[in-house]
Amino acid sequence: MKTQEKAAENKVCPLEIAVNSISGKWKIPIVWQIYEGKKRPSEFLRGIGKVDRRVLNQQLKEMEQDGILTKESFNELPPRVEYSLTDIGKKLVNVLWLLNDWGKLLIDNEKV
Amino acid sequence: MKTQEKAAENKVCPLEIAVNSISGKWKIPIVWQIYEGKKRPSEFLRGIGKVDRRVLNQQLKEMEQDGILTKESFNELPPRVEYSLTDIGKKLVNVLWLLNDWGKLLIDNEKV
DNA sequence: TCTCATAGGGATAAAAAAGTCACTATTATG
DNA sequence: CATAATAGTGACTTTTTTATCCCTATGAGA
Repeated sequence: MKTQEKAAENKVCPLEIAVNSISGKWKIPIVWQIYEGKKRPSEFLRGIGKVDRRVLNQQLKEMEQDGILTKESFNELPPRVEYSLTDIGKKLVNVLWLLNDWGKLLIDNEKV
Repeated sequence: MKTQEKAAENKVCPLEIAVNSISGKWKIPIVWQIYEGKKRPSEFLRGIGKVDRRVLNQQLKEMEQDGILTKESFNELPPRVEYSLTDIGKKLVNVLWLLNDWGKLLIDNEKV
């Protein structure tokens, strides 16, 4: 579901908006991939494990609608499309590093 | 799904672990509630919108298994149960504040 | 001509998550 | 005696999310 839609339903909680916007199954892998720079859909397909085009497109579309990614379509043949992080997307990544650090704590904790 | 299970499937990515552990529909509301201190299930039910006991229990259980919450059961009648944040849970909350700030940016951005 | 690469989507199936309802058990209170 | 409050779960339905399959279209190269 699109983040704005969820925002409209409930009262708007920024944290829920944030979490929803990164909750899709392939969104974190997408972020890892795109952090290096622009990426074409086919590159995502090769870079991420067994994602299906269809599903990848859905997640990319949501992230685009949420303002995390930008999509550029070039009128070429074969067609070319490139995604990149928006400014807000880049700021998100900074927070994700911290969340990643916390995830490490969680993992270490489970080993005990 | 329990976080450890997901961790077992894929390669272990701390960030995915982290995001999964907060992705349940009622987990963020649970965090808001419990941040004030210990909370009984009935208090969550009253404090959070229309959650069902059943679903609330599921989410609490997952968060407990993930090491975010601790559960104490008192052998009383009527029965008393209290949840509280673990140390790791408290550290999570610190990161969530930042994610909350980012969520605000996202919301402001959508208004434009 | 056939195949591959490119990007995309409709129709549908499968899986996962969330929600509903009914029941357990005990004590205090009206 | 009936009702409310406490915590919990089995069986089931609904909703949401992911996945699968097959189609569109175009140009390059074997």
